[in-house]
Amino acid sequence: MDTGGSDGQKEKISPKRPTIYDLAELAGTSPSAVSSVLNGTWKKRRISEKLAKRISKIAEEQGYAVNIQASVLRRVRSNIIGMIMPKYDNRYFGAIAEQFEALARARGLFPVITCTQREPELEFEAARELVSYQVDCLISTGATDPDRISEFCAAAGVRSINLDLPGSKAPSVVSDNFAGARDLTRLLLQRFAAPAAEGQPLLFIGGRGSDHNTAERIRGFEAAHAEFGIPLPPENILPCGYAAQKAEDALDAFPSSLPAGLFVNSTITLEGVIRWQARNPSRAFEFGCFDWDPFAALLPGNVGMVQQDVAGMLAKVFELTATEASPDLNVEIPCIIKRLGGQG
Amino acid sequence: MDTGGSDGQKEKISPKRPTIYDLAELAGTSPSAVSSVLNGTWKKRRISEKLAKRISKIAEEQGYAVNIQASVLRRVRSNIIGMIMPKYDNRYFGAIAEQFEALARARGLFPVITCTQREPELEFEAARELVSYQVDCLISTGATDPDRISEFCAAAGVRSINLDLPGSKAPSVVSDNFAGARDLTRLLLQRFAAPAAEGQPLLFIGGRGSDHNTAERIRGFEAAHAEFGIPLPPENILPCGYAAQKAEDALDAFPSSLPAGLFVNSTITLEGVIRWQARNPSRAFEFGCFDWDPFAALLPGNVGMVQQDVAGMLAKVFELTATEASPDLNVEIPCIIKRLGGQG
DNA sequence: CACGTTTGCTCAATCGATGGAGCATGATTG
DNA sequence: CAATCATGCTCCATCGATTGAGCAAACGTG
Repeated sequence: MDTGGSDGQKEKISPKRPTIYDLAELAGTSPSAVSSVLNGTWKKRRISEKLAKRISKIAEEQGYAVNIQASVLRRVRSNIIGMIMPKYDNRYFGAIAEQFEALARARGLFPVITCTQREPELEFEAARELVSYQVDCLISTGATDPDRISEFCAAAGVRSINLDLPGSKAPSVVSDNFAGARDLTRLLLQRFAAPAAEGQPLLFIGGRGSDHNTAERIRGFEAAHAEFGIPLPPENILPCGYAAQKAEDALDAFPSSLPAGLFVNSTITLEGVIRWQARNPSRAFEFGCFDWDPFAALLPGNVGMVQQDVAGMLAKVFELTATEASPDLNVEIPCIIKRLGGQG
Repeated sequence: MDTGGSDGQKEKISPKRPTIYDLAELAGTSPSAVSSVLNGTWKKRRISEKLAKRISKIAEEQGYAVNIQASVLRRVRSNIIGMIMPKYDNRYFGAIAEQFEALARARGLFPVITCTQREPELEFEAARELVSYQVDCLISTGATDPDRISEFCAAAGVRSINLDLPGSKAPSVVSDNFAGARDLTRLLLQRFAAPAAEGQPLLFIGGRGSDHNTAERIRGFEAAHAEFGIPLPPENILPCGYAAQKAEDALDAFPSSLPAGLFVNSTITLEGVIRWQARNPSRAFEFGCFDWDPFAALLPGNVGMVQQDVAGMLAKVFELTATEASPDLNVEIPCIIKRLGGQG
């Protein structure tokens, strides 16, 4: 009864996705045989190569795709690895997302990333959701409250690892923020070692004083000033938040005249700084930035950028997923410092 | 017997996640009651408010999180929405990812994004994987072969939508590349309408000649030249690929002297152009770029950028997920043109 | 007080894949 | 030729949540 409009020749006309039961019927065999052929355990289960080939062919023809929900439900491990990430709007997080996916796939894991907008409640909800998805392991990137997530994961029997921001209830992998900030501050201070600006302190801008990374970077910033014997007044440290607008407002509100050198704590903060500079072209300054961006690297006045070693951090993270590491473990990965042209 | 190290008081000591069966036992009720309370159907199923509260309390105490695999397996719709995305390394794709997640969540859907590195095979594999995850709908962003994916989805009974690059087998939402490119070209040509450069054609660089968006942009580029009555030699169109290195190489190989104005087809191409410029400081030019980046907007010589209306495109995409749109539908969303300072 | 109706819950089949246990064959050995 | 073993499969319980069907008790009505 070819009443026209039949599509394809070998395809079943069924609108639903074929299951192993459908394939078993088509192949005149049992669902278990089909299952074992399609998941690669057929040799162990002593299925003949002949049958395996026949089943594979039919599966191909039917456009079969395993139902992962059913598969995961039955299996002990899900092979799903989850990551929560605050934002996608800069190169650092973009690189983490991309490389995380690639590394997970290379290990036969299915990566699921979810973006939490730096909102603590969304973060926790996302963690709960990923646990609902039966992730074998959850990576919390830049979480505001990593310990809450780690505790929840521990209770659910899910391994967790902190990335970028450390916590005390799960192993952590972070950049060596202290050394990176110290080196960048040194670079800036060297620029001003000679002429008029000699001995003047820099201005630190951006980030949250309460967050570990910002605190560490401030520590490095202070250490370099101490090395150079330059006194650092407390008002020169402005952890005004990450958003670009916050930085603009903070610079507007800065009481005295601006220092000749700025330590900018993130690329997003740098956006605000540069916008402020555009509004105040008379106030010349040079800057360095903790974080890397290819276009920001080309901005005039940029003396240097600190690039975090994403590949190194993720390699360590995946190493930790495979071992039973202590929650106290805190791995610090050195940053890469990019010396730039500055004024020239 | 407080032998130290016991954790919590009400928490079960069980290392496994509690199921509705565990909760039912603790509450002295049936799994069905627990299920209906936790998924919100308890009123319809005439469970008393008293029992509902008791169950909710116990679930809370036990840190219960539903097993989505089991839930989806049983349900007709999964409420999972998938997206494949070529890269995360620029603001455009970052914005798409972020807003896609936010919009999906706002609709009670679970978003899963996967990054395919512009590799056709990875793209198809990712699509198959997402179908395995029972996505209700799959969005292909910037796919090199969207029709292959659409066909696979159709066979699996999964709705699909193309974003950014159009296809013929599923409804598509793309930027109005022609108009955007024409407007940007006009902007550039106006810059050169007066002095020495008058009547000189621009150079188009970046993208793939085979891809729809690049073709449309070239069409807009040509249309603006025609409007201005400026002849455009074919060698002034260089769709050398997207990668930064390709652009550098193409500029190195450019036979005659470089035009005074460049139409750069993406921010990633612009990276190569700017690196080339740094190597060849004597060759001055101005440029416009199809795509937006906050730091690139601040580069000297940047005359204007075309920002794609991500919010507008995604709003349309979600509108389409809710309706049964024709595969021939091709929605074009106007771009936002950002006029910049240029040389000044 | 017999009979319908509402309330509040439980039973059990089901979704699709998995894998331990087991059952026919046919081949090998003493 | 019986006993043993390897080969090539199939059977079926299981994972956890969902939901139509159904049951008992309480309540209402003439």
